[in-house]
Amino acid sequence: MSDIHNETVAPAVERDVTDLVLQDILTGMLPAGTWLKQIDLERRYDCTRPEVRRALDRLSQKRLVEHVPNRGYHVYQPDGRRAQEISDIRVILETAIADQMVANAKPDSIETLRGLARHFDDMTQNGTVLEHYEANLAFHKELLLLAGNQELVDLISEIRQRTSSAPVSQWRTRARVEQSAREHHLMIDALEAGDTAELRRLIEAHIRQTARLGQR
Amino acid sequence: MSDIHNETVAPAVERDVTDLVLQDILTGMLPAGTWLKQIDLERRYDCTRPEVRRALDRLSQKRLVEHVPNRGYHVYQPDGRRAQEISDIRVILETAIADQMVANAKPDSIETLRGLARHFDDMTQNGTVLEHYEANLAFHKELLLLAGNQELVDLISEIRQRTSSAPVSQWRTRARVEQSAREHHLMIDALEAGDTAELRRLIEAHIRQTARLGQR
DNA sequence: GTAACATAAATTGGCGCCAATTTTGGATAC
DNA sequence: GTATCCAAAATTGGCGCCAATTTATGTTAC
Repeated sequence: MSDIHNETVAPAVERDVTDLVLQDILTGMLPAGTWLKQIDLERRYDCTRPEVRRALDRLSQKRLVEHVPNRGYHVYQPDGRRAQEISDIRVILETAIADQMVANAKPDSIETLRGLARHFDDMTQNGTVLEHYEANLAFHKELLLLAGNQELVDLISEIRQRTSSAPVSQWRTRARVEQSAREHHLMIDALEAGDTAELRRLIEAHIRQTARLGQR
Repeated sequence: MSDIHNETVAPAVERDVTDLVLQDILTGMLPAGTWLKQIDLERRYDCTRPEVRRALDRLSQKRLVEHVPNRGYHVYQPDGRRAQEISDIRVILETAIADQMVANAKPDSIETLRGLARHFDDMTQNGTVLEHYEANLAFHKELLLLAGNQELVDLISEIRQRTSSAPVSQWRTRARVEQSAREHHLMIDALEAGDTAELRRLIEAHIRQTARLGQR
């Protein structure tokens, strides 16, 4: 059992180990297939074994890591079928609420979204992988919140994490990143114009484009 | 901290403590608001404290129980907003795949479903609360599997658990149970007839009827 | 009777420890 | 060189223990 670099990552006070490990998985610091040794994670995140165990158990419940009894945990390999199925689910959900998003899009909401889209643009130019990724999440979350179903927002946020819809695989080329950025603005345009059909089309295209590239 | 009866429930070999606690929550043995004392659960399920803790942590991650630091865990109170939102999500998902269910409904699938619907009828007459509940789940799972998206089946199964869509609240009257049974058969009829619109209507009505009664 | 306080009892939270299991490295044989 | 075996080292898994915190109970004052 080998594999990971033992860099100590300073624990942020408000984020527990689960979040830290998850972040490192999603940013590619802990690539697919990596064995996550408990004693290494203790050092990496400067925490205790019970904390590591809890984090790993939680991540295994989310099927981001796999537990192999007596051997440990490793990061799941990307699964094309899963990614595809989850994209399908996201398409279903996010297009189904397009009409509610349009109905609830007030000028201040539009303004907030524009700000977040610009922030994404900015992070594309100047940000770290993580900042970029989180800017994307922030934009999409704000968009989804328009529909007024908190459980749905949480659910989508949750299932996004289940696949390699992550920075290391999501945006392979500059062109793709820039297209995503344009699509964000186009979604806002459709919202503003009250064009539900166009919004649906954009959302679906956005998700499927990302999903296709998420396959390895 | 008080509240639960200390009956020892024989642990089934293949089900871990998480499942056992979940089962007791869903069947009403551990009602909403109940404080789940670790030492009581140890005795109840004849297991060790670490196992209890893991189970409780998992259930808290699923938001079925709430963790209050230094005080313990208690079963969440039903939340009408959550139940409603989750039903909305289920309607979106399950009606979206109606066409795929219809497309994939082969005669042997129909036959299997009829068997499961009859089994539900039988459990209505003769079964325990849990058997009845599981017969319902079995029927719906088989139906959903027709769509060919395993992640979606798993997801729906998972989100159903998040609310009081459980035996103690789902079926309050005999009439309601019997209507559910009829609806199961009608869904199969719609499948067999290839009537996607009717299937959608039935699914939506079925979910919403259940959700309405799930509120307290 | 209620409110405040102190103490004992009960419970949670987390750590250390060690048995069980796996991995690694070295020695030996071919 | 490869294959096999064995012992040492490393790691996982789970238990026991106890400090920290909360709850319950009893006493005192009003």
